[in-house]
Amino acid sequence: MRRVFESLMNLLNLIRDRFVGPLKTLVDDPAPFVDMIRPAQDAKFGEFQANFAMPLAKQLGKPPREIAQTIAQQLQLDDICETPEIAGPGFINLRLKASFLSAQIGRISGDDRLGYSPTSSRRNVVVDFSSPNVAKPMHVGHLRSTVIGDAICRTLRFVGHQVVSDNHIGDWGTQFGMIIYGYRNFLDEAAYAEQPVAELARLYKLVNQLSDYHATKAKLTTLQSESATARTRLETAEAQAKDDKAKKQLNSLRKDIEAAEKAVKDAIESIEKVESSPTLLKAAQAHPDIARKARDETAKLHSGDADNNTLWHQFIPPCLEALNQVYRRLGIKFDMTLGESYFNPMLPGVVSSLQSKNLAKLSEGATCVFLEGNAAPFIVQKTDGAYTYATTDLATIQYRVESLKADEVLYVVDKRQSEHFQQLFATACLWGIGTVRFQHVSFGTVMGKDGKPYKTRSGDTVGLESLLDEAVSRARRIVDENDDRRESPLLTSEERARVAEIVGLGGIKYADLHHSRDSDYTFDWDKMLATTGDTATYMQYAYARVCGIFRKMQLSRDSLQTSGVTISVETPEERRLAVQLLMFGYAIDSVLNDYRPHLLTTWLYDTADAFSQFFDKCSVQNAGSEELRKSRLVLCDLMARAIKTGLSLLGIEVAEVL
RNA sequence: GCGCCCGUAGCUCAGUUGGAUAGAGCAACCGCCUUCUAAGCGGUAGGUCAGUGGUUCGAAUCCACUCGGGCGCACCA
Repeated sequence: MRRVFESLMNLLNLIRDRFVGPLKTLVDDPAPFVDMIRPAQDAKFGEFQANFAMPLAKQLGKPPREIAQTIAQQLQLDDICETPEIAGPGFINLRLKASFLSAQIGRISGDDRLGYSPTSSRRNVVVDFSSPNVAKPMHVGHLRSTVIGDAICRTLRFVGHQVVSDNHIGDWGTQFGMIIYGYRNFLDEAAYAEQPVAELARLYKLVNQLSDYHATKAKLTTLQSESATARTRLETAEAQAKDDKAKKQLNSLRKDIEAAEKAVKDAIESIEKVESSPTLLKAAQAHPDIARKARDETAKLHSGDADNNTLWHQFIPPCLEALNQVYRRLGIKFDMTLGESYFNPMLPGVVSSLQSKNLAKLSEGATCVFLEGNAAPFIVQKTDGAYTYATTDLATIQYRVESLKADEVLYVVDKRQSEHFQQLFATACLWGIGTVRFQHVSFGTVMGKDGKPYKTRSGDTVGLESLLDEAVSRARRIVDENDDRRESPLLTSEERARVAEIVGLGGIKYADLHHSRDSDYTFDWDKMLATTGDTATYMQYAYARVCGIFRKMQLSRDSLQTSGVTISVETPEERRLAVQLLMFGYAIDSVLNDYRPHLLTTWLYDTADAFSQFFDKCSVQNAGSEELRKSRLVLCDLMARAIKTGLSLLGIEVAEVL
């Protein structure tokens, strides 16, 4: 019994442990076979199933059902499960005993952690996420990194790991040259005094647009001739196309044309944008070599120019404050915000160290690390002497390993940068950084309903703040509607605003987190704030319904007597809810196995779903006996804790009344 | 040209790394509020898992090829 108590944290592991002994009588290494014990695919098979008998049959040359039988006979599981059943070709099906469920629910009742005790194998994990560029407003693209990274940090901390969340902001890049140039040439002083960040963003955008204008204009005829060439090539190819191979080439040529023509169209559009505005055109003509001059400003900044550094120090604080405003609203905290600038002094040392170890060498004027299997080199210093983000990232790794003593470093970054990270990790290993575990926790692009990266109608990226405002105002409408429908509304205006914030932000975060992170995901307002289905609201609603039960019965959840109550798991709904609650530890462990928060959303949805059925079928107020009512109250309370805790690991809040 | 990823229901997505009859939400249709929040519950319908071949007791999952789509690829981060 003691054993059950200690290792219940992850119910599956508890069961797996019991198979080790019996399996050892048949094989030397039971580990791979133990892994083949899984949650059952279908409730009719019980809660767990063991799938190892079939592959083992081949290895041992015995019928699988016989092997299953042999193992089943040796199993000592009767404190947990009913007698194992052998089914189909040789599956072992396990069904949890009602007495076990009842006892375990009783044991963890009233516990916000649902019986999950902190790990004894604590790791020191640095999580690098969000990483916006300073002085460029955050947009929808930053949302995924921020939300996923935060969820991972929270879950790691919950399990008991030492976590350092680090916002590796872009505060040193080429955009600062543009801003400095803009500041010197186009500053609107009144606007800067009023809203410095907005004005800096405007300057950045302006300088960028003008640089672009000149570059595009210079490039336009080339683009046009490339487009024309592509068309000619297609026509000749079309005339000659005979076999399938040629046909395939035609297709790829057609795609080339499409791309070339789009490039021309985009170029013309961006030129038009400038030329259609007299002010912009005048500015463009007055600053013909704006791009080079902006680059010069960056170089001056990096080489220690006093004036530019003064400006930089002046720009940074309001920009950081603007970022923090967004993070505060999202409920996200960083342990440190060490931007690229922080690592600037270390960059020469990184390069010379790589050179001294014969890892980096000069190629076409740039200092590069060549890696096996990679066509492109990893450039650590450009021909003009400037360092790249590769260099910064290496310096950052060194800092995280040496100063932060990291065992593991996670990078929550767009999957399009996977080659960079593959090269970075490979270089770091060659460099001799030690036994740190690196992982690029990659994620896909946020798409619009049109299947293209999410943009506003005018083609701009969507600002993060307006996105949050939109979510909250949509949520407010729903909250208003719902509360107005009641005979006597339960919420004051201030409470409605608070609930709208919780529901709106929760909806946005949940929508993102419930997709597996690798895939691109389609941003859809109607879905994330729908009043039906698999949304944050569904869980929040389930939570509020529990609160409603206690409110109606004039009981307080805080003073609920949870110990000494016998938990009933007689009805299918009670049973399912109990099983779900006990699977919490497994869900948490699955999330951290490969940093996939969506496995937690799945568990949350299943749990809320189990509760909804329970709510429908198992009345608390009208339970047949006082004993049963107590049992159900404890289940309700535990389910509310489960939802609150689970959502909190995703950075999502709950409300007593919805 | 080289490399990586993807293709599952009308739509949006899962599918626990090779297991039993491929699942959920939305949309559609049918039912359920005098009892704890109907933002809910129950049910029906919906599939050539892009295609072909292979590996084996067993494949959406692994391998090969084909078709279709996306994304990277020396001095931007």
